[in-house]
Amino acid sequence: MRSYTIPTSKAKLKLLDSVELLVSQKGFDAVSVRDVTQLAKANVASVNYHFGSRDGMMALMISRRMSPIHEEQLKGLNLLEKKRGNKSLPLEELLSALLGPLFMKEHPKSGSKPEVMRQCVARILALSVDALPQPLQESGSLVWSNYLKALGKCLKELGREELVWRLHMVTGTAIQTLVGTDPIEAWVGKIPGDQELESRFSRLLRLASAMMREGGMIGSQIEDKPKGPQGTFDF
Amino acid sequence: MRSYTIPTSKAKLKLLDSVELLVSQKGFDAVSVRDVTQLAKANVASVNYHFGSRDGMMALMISRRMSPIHEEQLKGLNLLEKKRGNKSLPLEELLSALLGPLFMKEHPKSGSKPEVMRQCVARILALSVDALPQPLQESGSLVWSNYLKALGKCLKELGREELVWRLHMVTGTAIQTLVGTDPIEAWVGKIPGDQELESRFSRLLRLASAMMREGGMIGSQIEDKPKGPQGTFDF
DNA sequence: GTCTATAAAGTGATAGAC
DNA sequence: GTCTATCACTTTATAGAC
Repeated sequence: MRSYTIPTSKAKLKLLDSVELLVSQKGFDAVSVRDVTQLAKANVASVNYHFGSRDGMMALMISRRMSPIHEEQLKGLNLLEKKRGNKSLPLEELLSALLGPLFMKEHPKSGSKPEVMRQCVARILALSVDALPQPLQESGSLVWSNYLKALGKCLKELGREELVWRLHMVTGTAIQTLVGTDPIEAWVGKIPGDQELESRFSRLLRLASAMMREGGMIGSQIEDKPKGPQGTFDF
Repeated sequence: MRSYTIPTSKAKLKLLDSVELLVSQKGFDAVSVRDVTQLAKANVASVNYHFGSRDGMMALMISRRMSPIHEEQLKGLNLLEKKRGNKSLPLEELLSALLGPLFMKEHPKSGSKPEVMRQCVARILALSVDALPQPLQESGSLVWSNYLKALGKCLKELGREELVWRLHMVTGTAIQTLVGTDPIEAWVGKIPGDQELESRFSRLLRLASAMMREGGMIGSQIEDKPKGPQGTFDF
């Protein structure tokens, strides 16, 4: 595993933590340089001085949050393969190695709170590959190909297309787990266990496993087809 | 079922279709009034003339797309309950009634293409309740409470908290289905069946059912806990 | 490295002619 | 209803003093 050692200045860190907090709350497009510098109590020029541009700042924020996750995901898979040899790995352990790193509680070079990190990771997972910094595009590609290969071995009855789709769906459940139920609290009320990270992660593992394993096969669908609205609507 | 009859002008329609297309591509925050009027070949003032403000335009666009869906979801549930009486309804039929309307192919008062509609619905589903227009907040609340009640009857072993979470996760898989695999195409290559709507919807039903039904119970989790990165990272 | 001032372009909204 | 011109403000980025 690589380990970086280039130090990062306190001012840079504070800017990155600030932009991460704001992005976690409002999304990438709704955060301005001025929002960030104001929160970080820095001057407006500091962003361009330290990162070159707004985009440079965003890219660095995304990278520092996501690249340790990719590293952990790859390391975890390697560990499993060394331990178990070339045999088919248990589905639950594969999913745990893939999804666990998304819920990191600490990050050596960041002062962001865990819940801010999670919201931010959720927003990053929802981005298109093209929107990611180049190095992340490459490590992400490795993560997908390696896990697809490993999952293919333990779910032999699924074709590659179905496998990709199911993993895509698992990503969707991971995002919802990271985001939590706050966005729908007005509809469903306060959910007691919402904050407890362990139960949220174990639920994600349960549901993701069920989806990957018990998702049925192509051809087993219901007869009912999606129906459009019957009436006439206006607004 | 209510049926609206107030006519909407051609110019308004074109603006709504334009903003929907742009939002589906770039997200709500990245679309400006000028982007919209340029695409619609209208003048900049038309948005404020027709909708009062940018927010008014967004709210109307969201409402015209989402309110027929909510109506269909409620109507579908009522139909099931009338057909089956007060008994517990089959899970697959419930999920079909809930998720089917998200995949409407046509809309009487919109020229948007189905794939644009789907991308837009996905973005709306990812919004927080507070960001929705007031009428949608109310109809959405009805959808959630009614389906939670019906699902609770056919999945009696699950508590309300677990039920809410699983439905929240199902929303995540629905979003991913609506979005499709384009955002990760650079990682997984072109997925052949991606465009065929029927197979996508039936897959969603299969996986959502598996998740709701076979998601295991609290306490059945794996021992492995999420691990943070071990090394030191920098950037 | 920090900070102010300012440039250059873009933003939502409005007044008023047609 | 349409359209131009314009206002007041915000945006990113940069130049240059300290």
